[in-house]
Amino acid sequence: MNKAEKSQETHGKILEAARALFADQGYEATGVALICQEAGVSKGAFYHHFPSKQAVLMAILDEWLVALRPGLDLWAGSDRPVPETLAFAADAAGTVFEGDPRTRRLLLELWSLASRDPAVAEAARDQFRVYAAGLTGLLERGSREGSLRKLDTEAGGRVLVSLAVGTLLSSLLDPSRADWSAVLKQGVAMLLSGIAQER
Amino acid sequence: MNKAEKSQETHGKILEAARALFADQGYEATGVALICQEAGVSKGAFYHHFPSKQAVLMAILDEWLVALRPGLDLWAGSDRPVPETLAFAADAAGTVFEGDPRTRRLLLELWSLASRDPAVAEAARDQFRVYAAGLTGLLERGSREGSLRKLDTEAGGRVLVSLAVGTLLSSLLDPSRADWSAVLKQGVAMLLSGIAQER
DNA sequence: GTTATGATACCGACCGGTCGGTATCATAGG
DNA sequence: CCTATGATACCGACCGGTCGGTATCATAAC
Repeated sequence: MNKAEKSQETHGKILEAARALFADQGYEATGVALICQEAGVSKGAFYHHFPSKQAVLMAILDEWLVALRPGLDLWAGSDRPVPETLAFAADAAGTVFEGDPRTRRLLLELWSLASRDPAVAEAARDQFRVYAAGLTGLLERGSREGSLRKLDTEAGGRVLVSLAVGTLLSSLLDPSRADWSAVLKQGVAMLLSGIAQER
Repeated sequence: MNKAEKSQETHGKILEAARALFADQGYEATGVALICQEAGVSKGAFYHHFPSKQAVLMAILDEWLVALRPGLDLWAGSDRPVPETLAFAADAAGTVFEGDPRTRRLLLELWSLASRDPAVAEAARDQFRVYAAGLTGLLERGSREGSLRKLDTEAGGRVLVSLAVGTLLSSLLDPSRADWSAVLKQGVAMLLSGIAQER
């Protein structure tokens, strides 16, 4: 094996181990020593490849951000009627709640870190904005095409993102209480049709 | 000063110092030693009054939960039309976004802790349920009185809470980007009237 | 009224352990 | 030979929590 290849493999092993451990125990609770042990790598190697523990976290975040785009394009680029697309997106997002809760917990811890650390905040913000922008675009299309009322699409995008992350948060704090993926779907449905009785 | 009074004052000073420091630096980042120093109290006194650092956090939470009820009764007990009450509640909740961001950050860290620690989770869950139950009750009244359509009021309460906490989360991660209190108001308004164009 | 007694409140040095990070050296690939 | 890579020993700071001891005060016996 080439020396460069070996190096890259070490790099990857660290990332992989960190991903698993962060998800399992959280970022703060996971020590660098444990990451090294799990990756089968020395501490020296760790600090050769990453300047700090936080740098590893940021690298993982970047991967997420990249991995996130295609799934987003799926419904942002859809040409079905917007209300239908929104319902579909809510459905797709709902599957997150059936996935690994460890990832969701890490996400939550990440947001908590972000509220104190500007560097992490920037990364987290990017994710939010990507989603909000995608949804705003969708709302604009609906507004143009007449399938949606005239509305503040900027705010609308943010409302949708907030609803989604709020539901995610709720699902973490009260996992057994309700079917949160259904709650999200309900929320979008209510948002579409309105809950007030017309007079 | 009485001995009992003195004791209670010490108790209070610890709580007060912890509140401020937790808000400032976060729970994990705040050491017991610092709390004691800021409270002008010895470490012995600290552990005389509280069995652990976490116990202090829980005490603070309990205070919040108690302080929260009256504000909730304000709109839960209102006899105005439900849509109007909801809009009012959104307005009232919006003031949170203009308040001290440190408290909101602590709230976020708390939720993060809750997702890993069952004891903290229980306390956080209680707060969520209080709100969700209050809103569900409100939706039921609206449904009964005819100001709202027939809807799943349980899910509706959760949707509203999720929207609120999601907006709060967004406001922490992207403070300068938007007027988040307006976003929340918009969200409730959209929920009431619906965003889909009727055919 | 005074003193003995026991409980409560409090003090602060100290503990074992963990942390992220660094300095130093070995070695193998180029 | 020499540099990229990685292994090991180690650092100082800090952590939550403990513990032996003391000061203070309410109560009750005398």
